[in-house]
Amino acid sequence: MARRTASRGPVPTLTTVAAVAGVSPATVSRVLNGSATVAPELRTAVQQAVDRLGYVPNRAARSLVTRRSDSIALVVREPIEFGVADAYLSSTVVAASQSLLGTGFQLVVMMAQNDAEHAQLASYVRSGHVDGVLLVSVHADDPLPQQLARDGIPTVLGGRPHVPEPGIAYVDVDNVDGARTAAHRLTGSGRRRLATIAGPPDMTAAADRLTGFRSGVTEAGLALQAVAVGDFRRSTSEAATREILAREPEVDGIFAASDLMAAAAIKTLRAAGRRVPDDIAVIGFDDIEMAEHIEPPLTTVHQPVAEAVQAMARLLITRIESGSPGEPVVLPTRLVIRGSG
Amino acid sequence: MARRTASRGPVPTLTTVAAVAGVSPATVSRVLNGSATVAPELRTAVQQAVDRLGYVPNRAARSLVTRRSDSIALVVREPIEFGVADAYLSSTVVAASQSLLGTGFQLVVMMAQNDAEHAQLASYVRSGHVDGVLLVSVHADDPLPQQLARDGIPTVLGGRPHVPEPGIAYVDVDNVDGARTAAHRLTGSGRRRLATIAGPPDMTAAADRLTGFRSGVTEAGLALQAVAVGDFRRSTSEAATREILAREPEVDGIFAASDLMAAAAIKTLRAAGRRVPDDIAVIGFDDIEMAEHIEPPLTTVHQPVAEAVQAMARLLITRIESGSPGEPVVLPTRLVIRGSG
DNA sequence: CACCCGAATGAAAGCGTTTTCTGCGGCGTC
DNA sequence: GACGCCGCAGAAAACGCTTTCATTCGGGTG
Repeated sequence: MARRTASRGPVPTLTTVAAVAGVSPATVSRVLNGSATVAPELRTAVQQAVDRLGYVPNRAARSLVTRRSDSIALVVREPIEFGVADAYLSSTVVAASQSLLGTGFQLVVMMAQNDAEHAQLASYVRSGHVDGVLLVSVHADDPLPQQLARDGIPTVLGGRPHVPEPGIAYVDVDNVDGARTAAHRLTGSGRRRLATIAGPPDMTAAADRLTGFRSGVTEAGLALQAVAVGDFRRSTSEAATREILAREPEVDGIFAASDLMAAAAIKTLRAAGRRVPDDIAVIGFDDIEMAEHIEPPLTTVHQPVAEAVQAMARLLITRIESGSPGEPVVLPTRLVIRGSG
Repeated sequence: MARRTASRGPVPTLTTVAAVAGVSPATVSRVLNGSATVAPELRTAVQQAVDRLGYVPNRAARSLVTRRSDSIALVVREPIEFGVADAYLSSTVVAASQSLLGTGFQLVVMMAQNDAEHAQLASYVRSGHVDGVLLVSVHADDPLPQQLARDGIPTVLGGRPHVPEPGIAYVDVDNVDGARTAAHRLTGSGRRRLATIAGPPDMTAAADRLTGFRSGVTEAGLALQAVAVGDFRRSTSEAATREILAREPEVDGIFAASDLMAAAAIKTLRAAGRRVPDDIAVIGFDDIEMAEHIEPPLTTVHQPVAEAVQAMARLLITRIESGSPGEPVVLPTRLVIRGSG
């Protein structure tokens, strides 16, 4: 019921609180930080003073001495076209913010577009301004993970890195298994001439999906007829689809490594006079919100983005607070069967 | 070419730099902050020392004395179901992060789900931990804007507030005009029995869209047949649509105050045996990415989210740096005609 | 030629915390 | 009944930076 919102006057400081409570600043600090060695009556006196003054500790001053910022960075190493919200990255941001609620950590979101910005971002993050880093969408040639590891900045990667860095934990989804399941779905429903639109080969998720799909196809005693390469986004998928049609006109099943690419593929196939799924089945990967709403609704491999980000946050916080590196986490994927395949 | 990434040893401090450059810490500080009163040769000496050591100023120490955090908060006062990325809020986050690139400000993202979290968030933001606040998705009963104004925290609202607070600038899109245009589109294509699925009445965007639609209908000499109320999200829209069908079975045109609601309405209409747009035209609002991909593609009022957030950021930074309150900004909307109406 | 003023630099204070260190008082132990 | 601990609270230093203040030059002016 201490509804006295210190409306006016200078912002109260720890010393103010100490004076009001009749104790030393040190004691106030101890109470605030939960030290056990303070007498109950002093403790409540301090609490009351804090409430009455509406005191909030100065973060900068605290950071200066503790050498912790109580904030973690969500770093997105991926150019995002301005104005176009990439569904995957967007839900990552939302999930990250949710995961940090109540942990006492701030979420600082950083995205870089060009090299200069990347450099700036790297320097910022490496210089200890954040207690840890959640790093998503890492390409093969990205030096940041290694740099962070060398600098001793706790880091958790979203997605398996190309070369596993001992100090860096990661959270991944089971891309191989998901793609394999997609292959089984296609072969199981009688499709025989299969192709795939792969993602950028410098991302492990793309490579894993290709691997998984290929092995699923092989397990069914078939051969993968065509592989076209896209970049996970919509734009490149149209050309990739046409390339597949040209190389393998008889194709009756396509696995696209992302929903965005799958959606574009369906559009392209229809424009080319093919019916989906009657003539050609299409399966995507990600299960973004849109998947449910396109025509036909997209059969796709569901990726637990929110859970993955949550796991990343947990891993990172453990790492920050205990120092233990932590084990990689791989979350299961699952096939969501809708209309397209 | 100063590729010497101070790999080991203690983190250099301003004093270290001063020693290396052979000047006083004060001079280093002056150089770093661009003070004019320092001799060119000392300036370059300092620059070289900074480069060589890979020195990065300690933000906390600087904040402590300047009383600025160089960070701004993006506050989202809206419960978001975990795991479901609301497209509008997501692109807001992305756009905000982009807008702040290169401005020297950090983006701190804060979302609160329940009352306790809201209180925590308010206390955090009000206690001067950020230099300014971008506040989106504000309901009528939200006390935060007034509190921030009283506390003197620079704030820019996304969306027109219910009661215009003199100290608080806002950026809005022209909801009234957009909805009116939607009405004209419907009446112009011969629809005569019109209904709308409105948004939550405690948000001005929803109220404005209802006002605009109603006046557009009236201008065409017609009367609005039915108003059902949703909450901008998908879930409530199905019931709202059924309510409209029950109240006005002859309805031939529906304006939904959000794309999410429009999409659900289309699904519900089809399930009820109505053809869209043949029997009933449906127009949405927002133009989220999904709009393009549902069946039929959604005719909708485009809302320039990224531009709006950009304008908010600009306004806020001006406010922070110059102190001038700034004028509200209202961005135009435009009708995007696709298949649904 | 002396004086004064201004420009440029260094010295030092201070921002609000945490944390070590010191001191004090009460308890248990012999 | 005296001594030594131990637990608790306060004093004070330190964190890394900015900024006022003081100092020292050099140069222009009376």
